[in-house]
Amino acid sequence: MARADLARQTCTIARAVALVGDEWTFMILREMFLGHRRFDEFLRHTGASAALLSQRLKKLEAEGVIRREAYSERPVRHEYRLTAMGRDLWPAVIALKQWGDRWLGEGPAPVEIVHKACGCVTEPRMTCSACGEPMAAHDAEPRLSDPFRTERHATRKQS
Amino acid sequence: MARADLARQTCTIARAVALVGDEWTFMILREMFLGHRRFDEFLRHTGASAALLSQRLKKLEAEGVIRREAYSERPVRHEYRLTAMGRDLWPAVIALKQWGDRWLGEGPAPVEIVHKACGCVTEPRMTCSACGEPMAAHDAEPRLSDPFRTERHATRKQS
DNA sequence: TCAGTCAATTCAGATTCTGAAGTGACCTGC
DNA sequence: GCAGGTCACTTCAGAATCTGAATTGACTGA
Repeated sequence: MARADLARQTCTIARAVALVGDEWTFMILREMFLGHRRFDEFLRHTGASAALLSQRLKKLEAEGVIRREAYSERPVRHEYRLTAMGRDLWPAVIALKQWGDRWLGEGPAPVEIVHKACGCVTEPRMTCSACGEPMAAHDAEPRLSDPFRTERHATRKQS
Repeated sequence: MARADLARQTCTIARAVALVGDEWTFMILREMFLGHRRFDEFLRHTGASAALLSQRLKKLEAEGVIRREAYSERPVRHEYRLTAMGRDLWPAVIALKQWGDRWLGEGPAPVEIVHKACGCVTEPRMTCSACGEPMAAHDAEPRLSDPFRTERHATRKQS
């Protein structure tokens, strides 16, 4: 199955992954959450090639994750900003950062997050929306919806 | 810059992305969090080709994200399990799922998460570790460490 | 006028991925 | 005792994607 076909699956993880689940898209999102907006800033800080960057920005714009806005006429110059949909990817990027800090970093984290509301440096974490307790993999039991389970079993053997 | 060079950056997001930030790795992690462990289950449910799957599993094992364990001698058969490091990726996968459910799904979510401790269906969310409030992009102010800031500025123009 | 900025595009060569076929060690049923 | 199946892969050619470097075009600023 080709990568692009993930977008047509029922599973919303697969769809999300098809859209934003690649190396350079995460790098672009990181830069955007650090406050950058311009093509050449992405170019410098992500390390992606110009061709790839251009292509990814087009894709993200087409899917509604970012918005392209003119910040100058003459010459026409655009910058890229996250839409509400894009900003909502913050937890995904932060989750990767937390994991990287914990398992791949040495010394202090290169980026700290300050929670504006309380003023503290925070280690954002996943909590249960019902009881508010922090959650990890072993606290969670996934429950497949009936149509999804059926679909998955149907994909048994396709010879 | 090649994809592989991301692993050598100071930024822990870049390192995390170099290791697990690609389409098929997320698909494999999804399956593992759904409880699957075997090569052919991954093959069927992720849609990845056998060659790619084999290569990714090797990489994840080499980096300590998963562990390969014999579940039968004669014939020797292995299964793959998440290590503590791997299980700790749960928030990242769940963050993508939540985003996919919100922005890309139609109808009810294909997978629900039950919080074992409280028994409720939950919508896991990012909260501040200091004050416990839910957090989103606009509540967060990233603060770069001095060495990291210096490193980033050094990468201005490399002609 | 000349260098520089910014947002790209183009293109050849390198890398990676796909899909299909094959392998080898076993098991199961007849 | 052997055909067919399972499981965990490997191999390989052709397709797709990515990289790095050069180039473009519309400007600005000195």
